[in-house]
Amino acid sequence: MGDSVTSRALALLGAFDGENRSLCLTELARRAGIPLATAHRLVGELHRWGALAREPGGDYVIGRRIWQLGLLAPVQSGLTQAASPFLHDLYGTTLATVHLAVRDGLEVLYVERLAGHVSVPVVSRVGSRLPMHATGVGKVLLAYAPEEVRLEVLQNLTRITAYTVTQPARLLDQLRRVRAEGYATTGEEMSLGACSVAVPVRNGETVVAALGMVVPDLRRQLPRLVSALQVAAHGISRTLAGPASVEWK
Amino acid sequence: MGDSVTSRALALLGAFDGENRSLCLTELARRAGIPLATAHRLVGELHRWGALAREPGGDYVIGRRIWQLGLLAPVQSGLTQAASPFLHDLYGTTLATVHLAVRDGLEVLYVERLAGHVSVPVVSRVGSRLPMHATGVGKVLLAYAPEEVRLEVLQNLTRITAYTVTQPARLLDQLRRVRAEGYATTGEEMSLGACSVAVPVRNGETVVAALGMVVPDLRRQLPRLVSALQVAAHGISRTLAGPASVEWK
DNA sequence: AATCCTCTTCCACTGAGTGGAAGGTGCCAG
DNA sequence: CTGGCACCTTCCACTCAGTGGAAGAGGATT
Repeated sequence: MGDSVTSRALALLGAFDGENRSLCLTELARRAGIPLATAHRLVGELHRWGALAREPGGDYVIGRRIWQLGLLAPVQSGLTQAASPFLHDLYGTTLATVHLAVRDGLEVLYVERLAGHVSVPVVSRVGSRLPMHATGVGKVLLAYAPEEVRLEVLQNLTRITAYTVTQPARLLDQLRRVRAEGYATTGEEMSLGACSVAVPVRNGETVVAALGMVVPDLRRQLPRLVSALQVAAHGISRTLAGPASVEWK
Repeated sequence: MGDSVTSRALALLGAFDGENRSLCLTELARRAGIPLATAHRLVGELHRWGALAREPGGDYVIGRRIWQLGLLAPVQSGLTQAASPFLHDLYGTTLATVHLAVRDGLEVLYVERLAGHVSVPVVSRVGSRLPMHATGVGKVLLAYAPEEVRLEVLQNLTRITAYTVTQPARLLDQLRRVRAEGYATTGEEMSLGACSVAVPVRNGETVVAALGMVVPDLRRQLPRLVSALQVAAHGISRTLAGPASVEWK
């Protein structure tokens, strides 16, 4: 089961990550734990189909076909499309780095991100995952997550900066406040010099995503940012619930 | 060779497309041409790995893992990231639908797209393909494509609207002009009521993409649009060639 | 020219993958 | 309530697709 043909082929694809976007055959085989000769054949098939492409140097990279498939994923097609114009508006009015994220298991998965030419040190990248307890969007998603998820996350509050909240009781208290006030904040809990605000995005009753923003400092403008975020979040919710999601012919 | 385990698994993934973003097992098996029992097992593996996800109804959709992989593809990671801020600027100054596209075989592949809330009838979608001879970005990419590609495309100029250029000689003449003047235009050749302008995006010497724009009419503002496009295209080129592409920590 | 690296091809062996058939579930119509 | 239909799941004996060690080709470095 850990080494059926299929799972091996998938393991080869899984060998790629943010730090390793292009790999040679040997490396690919090593990372996937597959004999070279076997990897050679499988990689060949993946390449022929378009799941992998070759770079000038001969190294393999993820192919366009996978990229195209990815665009069909629900995260992409539903949520992102609905959110896109609102994110732009939001960016236009605030010029801060703007984020859309969903919960994936016990982590935050960044689905969309809009940043200017220069910006605050931001760790996230579209498609990357971060711990929930140290990010604005994470706190929002955690606040509305099922009880069991919350408990499990509280078990393991790893420290990231000096300001990361690592006491379960304190985080729990913050989450209560998030539900009461409708937004979450962080102050240098993920990376120094970066604060964030975030609000939930709903589809009907359920919270399906979080919309957040990273700024160098938020004392001054907090109310303004929160209301901008909430306007955008409502807009997205309305689009999601809206008339069968606008279909592009 | 058309039915190794691997190619069957890939065929299952390939069963999804823009019109069929969620499919039930039976349908999936039928489309991939695989016996139900076999499809059941393969789909199970794909699902366990995260390549497929299940919707509330039980139907399958492309999973987040594939989406994440797609983000690692070179189209996405290099080009799109470099282009993103310039596309926003461009959209901000012109408020027209803006496109970034590359050539994939004999077609145009739309890589990025920025549209306002309301817009001209535009056919493209990110990840979709269109014929090269009837789109602005297509003409640009065709003008700089290898000779053999150009010849093959010229063989088959399918008519789409009444204005589509279908005479090889005439298109060839337009392509010459594209190379001379540095931009391409279309007038309702793909869909009525939509005109477009496009310019090449270079990485060093070679044209790697095209940047385009769709507007209802371009007589008036052509020079302004072309120069806005060229500014953006130069910006992208500079970023691409730039200091080892800005790495996000 | 010797060493080391990665890639490619080959082929005899064998167990992983196959798929028809049977059974389960849930829905709708008569 | 009952039969029919459409979809999903499980089973298991057969066999052919997949395996991977080994050997050879290409290319870079010393």
